[in-house]
Amino acid sequence: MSAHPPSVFEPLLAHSTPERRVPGSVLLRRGDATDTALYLESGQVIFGISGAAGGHDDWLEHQLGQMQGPGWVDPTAAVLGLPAAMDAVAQTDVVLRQVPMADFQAALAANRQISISMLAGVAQAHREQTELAVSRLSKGAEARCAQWLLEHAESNDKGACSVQLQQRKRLIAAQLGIAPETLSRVLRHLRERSLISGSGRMVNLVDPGALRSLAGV
Amino acid sequence: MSAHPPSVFEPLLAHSTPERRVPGSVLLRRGDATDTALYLESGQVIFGISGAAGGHDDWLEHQLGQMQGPGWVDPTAAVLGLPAAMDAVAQTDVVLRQVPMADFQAALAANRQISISMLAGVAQAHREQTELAVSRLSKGAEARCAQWLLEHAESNDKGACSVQLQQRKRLIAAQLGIAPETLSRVLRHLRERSLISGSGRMVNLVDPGALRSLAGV
DNA sequence: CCCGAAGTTTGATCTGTCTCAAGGCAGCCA
DNA sequence: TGGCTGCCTTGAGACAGATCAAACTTCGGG
Repeated sequence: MSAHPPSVFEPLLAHSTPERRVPGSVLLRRGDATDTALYLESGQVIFGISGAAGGHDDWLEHQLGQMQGPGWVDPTAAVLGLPAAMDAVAQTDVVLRQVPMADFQAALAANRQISISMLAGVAQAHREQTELAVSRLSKGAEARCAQWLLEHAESNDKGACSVQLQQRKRLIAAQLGIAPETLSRVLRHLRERSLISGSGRMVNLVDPGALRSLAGV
Repeated sequence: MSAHPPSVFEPLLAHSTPERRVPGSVLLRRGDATDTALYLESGQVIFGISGAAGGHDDWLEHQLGQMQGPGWVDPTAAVLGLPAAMDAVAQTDVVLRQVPMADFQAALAANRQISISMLAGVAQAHREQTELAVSRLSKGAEARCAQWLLEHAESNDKGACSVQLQQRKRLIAAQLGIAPETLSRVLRHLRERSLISGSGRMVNLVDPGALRSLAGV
């Protein structure tokens, strides 16, 4: 998340021990008291809110963001001393470190580089969340889906774009803030209109231009 | 927004001239290039996105947040050097100041107090936006409306709670992320169930307990 | 005191998305 | 190879909220 080399935070992290977690682990639950600042050294975690049952599910009903290590997990909680704002779930293997709040706050006050890096990180996260909110408010499911495809497409040798779905569709749907069934239907519809093709976990973007205008870039 | 006395930023603001704007003025439009950092000295501004027509309307279709001076307007834009993330509209008389980006960035890098205050401000804004997103995702119109009433209620001498609606209902609806008609219907429904009473711009909270449980506090 | 413009309420209808319930498909372990 | 177990897809139906159109308030100005 932060564009800085991780070295800025190294002194702060030196005292902590790395902890490993497997995909699906719940790192944070909305409302949890914050007594340590959580640093994600590597791996990917997704944020969101889980369904009514606070069960130990490994996926979130609505996704509100995601991050890639290295970076701080929910820095607003650590900076403001508030409880966790959202649930956080590991999506890959992750390794994280916990820094006592006192150390964290002290470092923030003492070290200019640290506070500036944190500022950049939080600003970036805030910006991403805003973009997400805007896109959910102003676009329908189809538009968001088209946008997702464009953002995840990789150009082939022949100039043909395509996406390899690496996650369960259920997760992609959560990312888009729609029900899995709706995602299915949207993809079918796009396929019927020949904007995309392919089956299984492979999607070819037949008509990127049309997708782009659909997404309302 | 920032909990600090405005004095921390005074040296930065000293060179700028205060500008006044009347309610309804558009301060920022999503996508605007950021060439100055915008500081709100006093007054209230609301953030959101306007309808498809980028017209010069004085209200926003969907509200994404609000702030009260003093504080920075859309600090992520200034910190990251990105275009404005949302529209911003003055809701009251406001006075604001513009600081050249170069000065702003320099101050950020040079002055520890400033970067820490900015961090707190951005974190706070991020947190508020998260709360908003969570509440919109997990609650229906009625629940959000009940919550709004509770948050804006003032206890009377007799222990009776009531709200004096000071804004146009249209604006309240936008704040709740619903259509004005829906707000009307929700209020009627609550009145029919005797959870609230009163007419015109006055609303009495007859049964705060029921409202609270409705809001799913 | 009446008029007109803007805000609000109401009813009818529409639409997009979720939910529920089957069915189809794919991978995996015996 | 055969079944088992999840995932994915499909269809039918339900529902919240948006939209449209019209009647109804409110309120300031002549």
